[in-house]
Amino acid sequence: MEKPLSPRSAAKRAAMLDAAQRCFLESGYASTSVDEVATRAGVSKATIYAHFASKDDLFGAIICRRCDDQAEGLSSLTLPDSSEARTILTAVAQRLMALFLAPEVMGIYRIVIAEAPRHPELAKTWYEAGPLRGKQRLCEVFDDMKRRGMLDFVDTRRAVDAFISMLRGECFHRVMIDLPPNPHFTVEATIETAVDFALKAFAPSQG
Amino acid sequence: MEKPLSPRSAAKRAAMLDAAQRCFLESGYASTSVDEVATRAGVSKATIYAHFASKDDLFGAIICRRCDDQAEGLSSLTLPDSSEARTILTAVAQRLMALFLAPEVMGIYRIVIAEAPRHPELAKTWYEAGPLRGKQRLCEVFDDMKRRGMLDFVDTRRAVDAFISMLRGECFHRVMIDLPPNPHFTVEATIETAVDFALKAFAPSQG
DNA sequence: CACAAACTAAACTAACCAGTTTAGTTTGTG
DNA sequence: CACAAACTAAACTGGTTAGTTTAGTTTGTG
Repeated sequence: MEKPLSPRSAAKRAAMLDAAQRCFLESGYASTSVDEVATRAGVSKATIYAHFASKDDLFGAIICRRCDDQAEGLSSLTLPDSSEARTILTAVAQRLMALFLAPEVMGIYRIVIAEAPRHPELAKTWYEAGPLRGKQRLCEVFDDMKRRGMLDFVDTRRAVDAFISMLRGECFHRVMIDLPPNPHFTVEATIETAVDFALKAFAPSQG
Repeated sequence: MEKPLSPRSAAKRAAMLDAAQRCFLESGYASTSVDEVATRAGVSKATIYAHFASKDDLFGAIICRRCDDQAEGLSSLTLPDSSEARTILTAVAQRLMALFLAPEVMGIYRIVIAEAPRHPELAKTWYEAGPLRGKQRLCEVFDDMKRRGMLDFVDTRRAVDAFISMLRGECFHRVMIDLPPNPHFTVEATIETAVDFALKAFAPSQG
C-alpha cells in the first residue's frame, strides 16, 4: 500500500507539507493560496498538483501527517514508576500541558475547530488519532492507579475526562485566543490546581 | 455618544447584522462574501458600506452585538436559594452547559478561535464581555457558598475555573468539532460528574 | 409638495485564486 | 549517452472578491 517514493520526491513532498502547514496555521484555510504554498516550499505550482489532487487534499494530508506524529509521540510516553498518586498525576499533567500548548499542536487545534463544519471527516480523523487515543492511554494509567489503591472513582473515562478538562482552563484558553497570559493562571498553577482537586475527588476511602 | 438612528435605518442595520452573522457562522470569515450578506439581508451592497467601513468592521460589529447580548443575559441570571451545595452547583452547571452548547454561542466561539490570530482585539473584547464576566459572576456565587459553609477552597478563581472547565469536556468538545454525540458523555452525565467531583474537591472540613 | 437623507440596481476597478496547460529543463538510471 | 520521470517558469481559463461609483428611486419630515 505504501508508495516507494524516490528520495528527491519525498524531500519535495515534505517541503510542500511544511510550507502548507505554516501557511494554513498563519492565514487559515480559505485565505491560504496554493501559489503562496508553492513559493514558500520552493516548488512550482504544477508540482503541488502532481502530488496532491486539490487544495482540500493538501489540507487533508497535513492533518493526517499530524495524526501520525501524534500517535508516535503517544506510544513513547513514559511515566515515573512512583507509588505517590500526586507524583504520577503531576507528571501526566505536565506532559499534557506541554502538548496542548505547543504552538504547532495549538495551531492545528484552532484550524480543526474552524474547519470542522466544512471538513467533518478530517475533524473525525484528527480527533480519533489525537485526543481519543490520548484519553484511552490515560484510562489505562488511571485504572492501574485504582488497582494499586492510589485513586478511587466509579467511571474511569469520566474521571479522565474531568482531569484533562481541568487542564484546559483559563491558561489554555488565553493561549488559544491569543490573549496575554494571566499571572494568576500560570501553567504551574493550573497543573497544581488540577492535581489537588483530582486527589481530593478521587481519594480512596480509608479502611 | 449614541447615534439617534432612524427606525428604518435601525431595522436595515439589524437585518444586515443578522444576515452577516448567519453567513460568517456558516462559511467562516474569509469565505463569506459581502455580496452574499447583502443578498441575504435584502439590502444593496452600497448600503452595507454606508453602515460599515469594511468587511472587517462588519465582523467586529457582530462580535460586539453578541457581547452586549451576553452581558445582558448574565446579569439576569438567577439561582435557586437553596442550602444544598449540590442543588446550587447543579443549577449553575445546567445554565452554563445550555449556554455553551447553544448553536449561536458555539458558532461565535468557533469563529473567535479561528480568527483570534488575525483579530486579537476582537478576541479580547469577546473574552472580557463573555467568559470573563461569567467567571466573575460565578466567583461571587462560590464566595457566598464558602461564607455559608457549603464549600471550601483556597482560591476562588481557580476553583471556579476548574469547575467550569470540567463542563467543557468530551461532550462539549464533540459538539464543537461536529462529531456525533457519545452516549457515555451526555450533557446530564457531564453535569453530574462535574458536580460530584466539585463537591468532593471543595468539601468543607468537618468540625 | 418639496427637500434631503437613505436607499436601490448595476456596472466597474483592480486584484486574487484554483486548477490546467505548454514547452522546456533537470535528474537519476541503465 | 539515452531515456523517462520529475521538475520548472510562465501563461492562461474562468471565476470570485472587496470596495467604489453612478444615476435614479423611495421615504420621512417640515
